[in-house]
Amino acid sequence: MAKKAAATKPAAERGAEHVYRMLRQAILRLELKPGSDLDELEISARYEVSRTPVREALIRLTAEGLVQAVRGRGSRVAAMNLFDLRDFFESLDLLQRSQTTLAALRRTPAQLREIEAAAQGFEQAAPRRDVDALNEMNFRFHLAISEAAHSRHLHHAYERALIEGMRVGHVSFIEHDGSKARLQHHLDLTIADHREMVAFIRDQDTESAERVAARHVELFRDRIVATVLSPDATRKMPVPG
Amino acid sequence: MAKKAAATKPAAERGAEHVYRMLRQAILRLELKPGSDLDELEISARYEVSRTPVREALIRLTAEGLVQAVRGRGSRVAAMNLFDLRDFFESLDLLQRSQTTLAALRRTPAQLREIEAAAQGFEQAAPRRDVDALNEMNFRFHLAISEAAHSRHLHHAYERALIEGMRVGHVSFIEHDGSKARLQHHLDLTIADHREMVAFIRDQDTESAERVAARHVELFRDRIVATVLSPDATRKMPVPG
DNA sequence: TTCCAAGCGCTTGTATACAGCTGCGCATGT
DNA sequence: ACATGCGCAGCTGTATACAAGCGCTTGGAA
Repeated sequence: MAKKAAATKPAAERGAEHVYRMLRQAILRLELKPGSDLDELEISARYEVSRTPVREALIRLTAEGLVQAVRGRGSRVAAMNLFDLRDFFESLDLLQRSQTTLAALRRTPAQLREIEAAAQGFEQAAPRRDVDALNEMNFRFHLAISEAAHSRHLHHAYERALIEGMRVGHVSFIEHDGSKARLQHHLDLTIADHREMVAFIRDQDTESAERVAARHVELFRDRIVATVLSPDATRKMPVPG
Repeated sequence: MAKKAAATKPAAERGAEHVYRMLRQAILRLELKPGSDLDELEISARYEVSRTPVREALIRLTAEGLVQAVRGRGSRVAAMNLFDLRDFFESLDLLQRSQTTLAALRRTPAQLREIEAAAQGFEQAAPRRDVDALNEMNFRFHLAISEAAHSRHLHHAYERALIEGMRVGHVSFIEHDGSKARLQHHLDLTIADHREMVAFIRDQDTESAERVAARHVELFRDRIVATVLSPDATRKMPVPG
């Protein structure tokens, strides 16, 4: 007998795990803004569970760095300040180069297929220009590469960097929203990089894989710099006087 | 008025935080053996708290990789298998070289003093041959260096690697227990490395700092290899027949 | 003898009640 | 007018009660 109807959800979709996933997604999509307060009661009401699973989710998110807890005064979404950007890109560069290189060295045929599938997923999401889907697929692509590197410690660190990268990436995607042409250009460059990575990982060309991995981080960095430091709209406004 | 006597402990020494620290310490010292079960009730009885703070501690430790949770069947101390050793040293090498180099580049005078103090602490613990203290001081030394690198993401990854290193290191220290001469030799080499690191970080000699950092990992690796693969005691036993 | 299954007990997962802390505001006194 | 302290409200931190899942054991049948 297959679970009594849809009365009770599949267990993984219920309780602490569910709250954790929903909160995490909301944080990564910037629906919950960096620095905003997280009220346990409010969250437990929203997801129709008690405070216990909510607390478990918050503790996990805190340990992962997405949430900051203040003793006796609850939790808030981890802030995103500009000072962290430098070391974010620094870490991403080191880890992405390492993991992509190791993936080229050690990937199994099955892992190569996973990587190719993730790359496909990204390319299929591109025409829709769905920001959330693109971020998610990009994340999966690089995570698939990282898994092929067979380095659990670096994998974990890289995963954290990629997660933070989703928040950073969101900012630029949102900004790009107005200029479809420039967004499309970036997507084209990104897809080209991804294809090269897949090819070099397939051919086990470690040096070329590392080179593209590094260039790919630069592409990301350039996009952020262009977005954050782009001439703002007020520049064209005439001022009185 | 200063807190009503010692009736109530200093808040940080009580509840979830306390349980977390005690469990963590016990795991790192291998007092709780890798793979052993962690019964929530038993732990709550031992530290005289309810299950709630125990669960919080376990969730945090799980997120940090020191504990593994099986859905519906509780938690156990994370296993230490030989397959993880390769990627452990791989990660440690990459991260230690990175962080030590960056520390040489960016350390402030105050951070240099912290590093020197930690190095001193290690040297003072050496004559006592106190395994736990040595592990702890070694951890603090490298963590102080990492903080001086001003790279929060890499710092977190390196901290995880160092924590795992404490467990790995314990194995070799315990094994060395019988042979004081060899332990002393290793301590001498370790202290020499530490002194060089401090000097190069002080002089902001990044290349030399990286070189010593790499050599220091090799020293550690050699010690583990020598311990784990050392000719075992049964080799000398006569067999019947 | 072996395999299956239902019941039982132990452990985890969740809800809820309660206690304690924190920060704010108001009142009171200087 | 400003400082200080008391009280209150709201939240977090902890304890406890309750529900549900899993494995083990025991009984029965092939």
